[in-house]
Amino acid sequence: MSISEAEAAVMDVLWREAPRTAEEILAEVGPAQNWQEGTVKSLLNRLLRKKAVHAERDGRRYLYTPLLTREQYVQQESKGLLDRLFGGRVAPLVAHFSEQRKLSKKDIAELRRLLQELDDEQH
Amino acid sequence: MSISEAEAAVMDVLWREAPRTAEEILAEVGPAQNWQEGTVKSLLNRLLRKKAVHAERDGRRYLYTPLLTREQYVQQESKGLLDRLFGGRVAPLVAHFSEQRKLSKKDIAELRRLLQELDDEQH
DNA sequence: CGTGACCATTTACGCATGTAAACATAAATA
DNA sequence: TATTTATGTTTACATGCGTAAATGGTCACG
Repeated sequence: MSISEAEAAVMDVLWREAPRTAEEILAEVGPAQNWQEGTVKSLLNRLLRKKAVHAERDGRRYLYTPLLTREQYVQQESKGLLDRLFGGRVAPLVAHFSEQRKLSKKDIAELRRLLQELDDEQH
Repeated sequence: MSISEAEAAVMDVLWREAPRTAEEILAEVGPAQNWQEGTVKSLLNRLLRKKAVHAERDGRRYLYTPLLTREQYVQQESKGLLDRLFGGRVAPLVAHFSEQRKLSKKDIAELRRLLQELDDEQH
């Protein structure tokens, strides 16, 4: 079971901080996405059904906590894209962005540092 | 207007070689995806409506040619993911795969070469 | 000329999604 | 206690997708 993009926007709020009430979630995601209450409630219910979040009663309301971690989600999504578009290999993906001139100075510096680290681990 | 995953599978055939007839496309994509004729025809029609392919009559049949290029598609898809999950920056994405130990020797070598190239362009 | 073969176009159908209204329920308050 | 308020649950509805069957048109052949 995978979660949709709208559902992921709700998860994002919970990944930043949890547990949260529906109201808090709405306050944080509503304006940006132009969603109203009902929309967020529906999304929360679908996430519950998919077991991506857990709800714990707290008086009249519920506190929602993520079960699916951001790491898991990012993993699924990016592996999916990588496999579909780049034969599962990372280098071609980076090459793609490079050709597209989408590598910032900062990206390049960080990549260099990353490779250095990998080198260091090596020995 | 974005094309779906099934539609992209059809495009893939056309990106490899074009123009092609529906029959040829079916022959190439059918077995792998377990699709029959009707399925491919429908997908082709949706691609036509989305102006992702062009069809040119050739006697009784049509020859299909891609209008949307693979580059454009890859661009959209990967930019989407990058923005949604990594704040639009490439380095965090690579770091993610690195943590996940999803960087092969070959990847690392290629990345190194790539950075080298960028260096060379620099001066 | 009628009929079948060959393609393409149209229609269908169940399921997910985005979006939300309607409904239910329980607590708070008049 | 009757009513309002707060919150969650159910239902809705249009659109897109995956998958394909039904229909339609046109050329070839009997």
